[in-house]
Amino acid sequence: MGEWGAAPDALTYNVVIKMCARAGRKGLVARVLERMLSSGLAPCATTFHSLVAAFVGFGDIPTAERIVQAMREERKDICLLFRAIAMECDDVTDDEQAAALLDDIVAGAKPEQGTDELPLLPKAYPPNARVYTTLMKGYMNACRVDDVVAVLRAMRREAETAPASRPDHVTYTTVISALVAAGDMGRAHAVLDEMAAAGVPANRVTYNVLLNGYCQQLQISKAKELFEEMVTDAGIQPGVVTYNTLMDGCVLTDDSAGALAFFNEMRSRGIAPSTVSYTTLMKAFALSGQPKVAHKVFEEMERDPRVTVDRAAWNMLVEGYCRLGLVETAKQVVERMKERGVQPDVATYGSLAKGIAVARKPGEALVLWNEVQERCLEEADEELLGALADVCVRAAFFKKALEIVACMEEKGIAPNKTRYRKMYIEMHSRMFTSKHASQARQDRRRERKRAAEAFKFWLGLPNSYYGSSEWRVEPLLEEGDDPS
DNA sequence: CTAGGGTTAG
Repeated sequence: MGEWGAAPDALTYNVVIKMCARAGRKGLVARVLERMLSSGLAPCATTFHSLVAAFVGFGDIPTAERIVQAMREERKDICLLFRAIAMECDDVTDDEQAAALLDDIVAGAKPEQGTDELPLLPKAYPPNARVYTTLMKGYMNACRVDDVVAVLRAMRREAETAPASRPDHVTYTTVISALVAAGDMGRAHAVLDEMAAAGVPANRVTYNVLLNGYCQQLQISKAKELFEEMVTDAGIQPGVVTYNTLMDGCVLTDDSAGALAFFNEMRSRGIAPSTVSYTTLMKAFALSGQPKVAHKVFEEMERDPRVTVDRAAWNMLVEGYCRLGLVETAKQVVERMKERGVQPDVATYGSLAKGIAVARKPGEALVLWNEVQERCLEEADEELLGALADVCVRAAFFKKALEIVACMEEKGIAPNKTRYRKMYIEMHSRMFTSKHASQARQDRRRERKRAAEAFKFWLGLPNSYYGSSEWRVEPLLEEGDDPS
């Protein structure tokens, strides 16, 4: 920076902390403060907030807690702590160049061996509500609801002597989010009352979080009640997120008409629909078996200059057609999507897999499985792999089925063996000996039988279960060969 | 992505 005659200030370092955090460089984050102090700069409150946020972002709650605790003790020798943290961290980076750049920015903070005394802070930095709320977020991400609530209680207590610790509207909203995520709407709503009692006004986001909770719990009437209370009693204007949330709540209760009503109400209030609004409305029609209406929404979305059609919108279009087993139309959509430079992802392939299952086109599953292996095997999830495996088992493509379930098990996803056992046994009743078959066909059958035996072994069905009877699986296939 | 704790969709 010196090259341009601009000296870094505290804000610069705060940004550097964030950069290191985003690059996943734990150890480097821990060295920034030392570098900052040795260059004679005083950190600000946000510096420490950024440091705590960085470790919360890494999911390293114990370290975040250590920092907050040191702040509470008003320690000025906090560099000692950060050096210890830096020693514990082994930075691994894929991108050497980016790593070098960051190292260069934080340069001078390299572990200088046999070192001198560490710089002290010019003053203490006791934690404020932001710092505590960031720590709360860490607990929330780790599903530690009780700890989230405990921090709120501790903050209220501490605020009696340290006003900066007083929980504000964001703190309370975070607590409500954690309770909502845990499905505890009773306690979540009680926190809204607690806010009012504490004289901390709830805002639109607070209400959005609660509305979302009721919607997720399928308590749409409760959501509508709260919405009314929000607008009429609290005088808070709903926003686009509010409406998107309510629309999704309708979708979750199979009420596509309700979703459309909210969409129109939003527009009549002069609130511009967002990409999410359009996608959610598409979802309403896609899930209620009206892919053509969903497509109309998609086209309207394309015409609206305020929004951009994104992958989620394309995926919803694909999903609508796939639900009805209209695989050909769905594939055309995917082609157009690719032409527009939007690459399919696990969601796209998941929908296609489901569509293939509905349409009973097992041959398509093999093509799809190949594409998934090429393009997104890493991200493939239970829904996608499960649907593909189902299709293959149902079609007696045991070799492919084994490949897919092996892939699932590698990812730690448990395939539904119970269902496959049921399917297998049910199919066996349809497998008969075929007496008139060519040599080539008999050879192929032997091949398939081996695959079936392997699959049976994987299922844990006894080998003697069906004795040594010859049986055939051809009737389950298109005329011809086993593509697997 | 936009410095800075909280919300919606494959």
